[in-house]
Amino acid sequence: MSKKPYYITTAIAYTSGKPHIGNTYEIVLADSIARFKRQQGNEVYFQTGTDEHGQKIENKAADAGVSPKEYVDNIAGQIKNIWDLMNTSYDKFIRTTDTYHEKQIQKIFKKLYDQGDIYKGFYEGLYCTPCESFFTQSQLVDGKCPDCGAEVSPAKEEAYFLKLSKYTDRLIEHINTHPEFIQPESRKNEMMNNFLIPGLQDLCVSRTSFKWGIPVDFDDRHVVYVWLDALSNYITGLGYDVDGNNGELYNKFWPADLHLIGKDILRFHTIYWPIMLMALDVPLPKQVFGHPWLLQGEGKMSKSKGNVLYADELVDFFGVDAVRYFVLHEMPFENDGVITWELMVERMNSELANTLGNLVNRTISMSNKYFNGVVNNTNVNEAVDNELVKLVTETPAKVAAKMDQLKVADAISEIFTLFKRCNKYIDETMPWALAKEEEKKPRLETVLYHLVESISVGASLLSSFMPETAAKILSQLNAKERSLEELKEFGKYPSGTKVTESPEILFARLDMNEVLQKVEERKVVLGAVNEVPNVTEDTEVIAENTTMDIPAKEEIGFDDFMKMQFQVGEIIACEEVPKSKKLLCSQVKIGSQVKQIVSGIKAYYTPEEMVGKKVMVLVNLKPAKLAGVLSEGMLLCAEDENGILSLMVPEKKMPSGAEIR
RNA sequence: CGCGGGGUGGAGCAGUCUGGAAGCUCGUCGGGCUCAUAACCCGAAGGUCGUAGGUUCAAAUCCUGCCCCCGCAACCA
Repeated sequence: MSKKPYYITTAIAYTSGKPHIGNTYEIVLADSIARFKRQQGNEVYFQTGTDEHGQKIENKAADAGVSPKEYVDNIAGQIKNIWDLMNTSYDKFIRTTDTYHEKQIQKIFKKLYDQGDIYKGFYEGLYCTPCESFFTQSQLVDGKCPDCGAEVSPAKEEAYFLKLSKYTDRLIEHINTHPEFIQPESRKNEMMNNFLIPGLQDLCVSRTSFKWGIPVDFDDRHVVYVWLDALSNYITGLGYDVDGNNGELYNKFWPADLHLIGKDILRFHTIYWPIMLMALDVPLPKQVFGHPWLLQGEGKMSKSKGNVLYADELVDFFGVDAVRYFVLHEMPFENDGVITWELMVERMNSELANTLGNLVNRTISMSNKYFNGVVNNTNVNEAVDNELVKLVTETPAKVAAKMDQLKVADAISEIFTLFKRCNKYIDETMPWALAKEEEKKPRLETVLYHLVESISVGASLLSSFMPETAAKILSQLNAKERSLEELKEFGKYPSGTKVTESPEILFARLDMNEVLQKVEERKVVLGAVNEVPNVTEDTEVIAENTTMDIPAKEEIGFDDFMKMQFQVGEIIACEEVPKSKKLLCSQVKIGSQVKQIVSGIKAYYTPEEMVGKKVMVLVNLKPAKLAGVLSEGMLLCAEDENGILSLMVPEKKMPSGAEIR
């Protein structure tokens, strides 16, 4: 019987920086699905990799003073290391800078052009010549380029477009007839209502504003749009060839069974990608799952807050399998999951150490104590056993059912239900009491056999999610990992097997306070990277000692400076701007006149606090509307690395209207 | 009326599509046990299921209004 092929992919990681735990979640999730499918008897091909082109990378490389290729080589290496650290069993790691990939992309682009699905048109927008970039009206700062401050001008640029509109109806039809295509289903409606039903605009699929991309071979001023480049990895990685000389892997594994991606890029995978495939006359993937995000507890992860969690750091604290357990178990199916240090310590202690680790440990200890480690099935069964056997026997199917729905967290919970049931069984049967009476020894042997068999089943099931732990448990029990098929029947653990004499602690309990203290120390270290030495733990002191640099602006003449009129203003009234999140609207008395000024400082000052303050005001700024409210000047603030704002106030008492220069 | 997510015992969540005894993990309290990693097992307390109305024999679940929180977007002048 030939094995059923199963092709699973993750999104390829963008090589702009080190991946954090949220990115790592995806590969671990994919890995657990891939491993489970293998255990079910499928022939699995699991592909991941890196997306390495684009302007952002070109810029970052320039900042770092290296070539883009050097830059992505480094980051791709880091990403691969983390994927390996997490013990993920991918079969293929594709990089979009791989030669075969680049070559196919050029051929794909050419083919679509030749058949008229890609056509040459014009991209219109506001253009900044020094930066060679287009901006939208809303990106401009003072009507000028947000990067360099130069004038922008309306411009037209030659560009290639993909005819999305041509395929919209076919795609809608496909989505409607394949309800499983987009998962979770709520996302399907989002795609339909927001994009497909209103109609699609043709997609600009080339760029001339930067060079770090795959050149369009028949028009080398253009490089291929990164998404067209990146999405194609799913077929080029299998050896797809536009001319029909497809590789064996492609013939065997395409169409993909599952594209696993973050919910933020669902649009690309369920609209642009299917349309590209339709245009290439290639079958569509069977399912795209937009998984939720893993969030860090204290608000969103951000580097400036120093609360970004990285896989390798967590592994240092907890070990690989514990981290795999956290990310898989804390992630609900549809909503974003939250991860905090407190939560991880709690899970570590309560579930991994107490429920699982202790169960294995006490079972092996008893086998050694009572029977020198030999586990015999004497078949002295009692009624209490039935419930345990029933639950253990049913668990594999329950896990499989959850996995079919991609509910990985629920699948793991099923396995832990099994382990908890084992702990209960020990209390029900009281082996230590049986051990006291010689004639009950056969019964005691059966009880221990039941336990060892049950744990073997649980460990086998666990192998997809926590491979190292599963292997450790099985090795301590001297048992083999079983396939799903072999788990259907209770009692396959060979009677008479000897378990290890010295069970190793699987997960050591952690002290919450110790962990939190270490985390704090680490934060201080991270926060102190740019600082003068002699750091204390007092954050106030740190703030004062800290220096920060911002990008240098162009030198200006004294005349330029004198064009700006700064005065002291007194805030006489202040209120929140309705419907805005960040804005306060102040009435500012400057000499004898009163100006209305809107500022984005609601997060840092209350309207009450504002009133009465004397602040520094740029008076002759051209009035503009913010959130529909007129603003006739600007209150000046200092801003730190975390975006925290502080109003500038005169150091001595000054009258309202006093000039500042 | 910008888009979306959410408000369920002290904490974190499931349950809502397909109405029909309010569930899980942690924490707290009490008990049991001693094989084990101060672990394990049992029990209890604790919830007007955000709020106001409606439909129904029956609403956390369906309908309507309102309040609050969180992302994104926006216009941080």
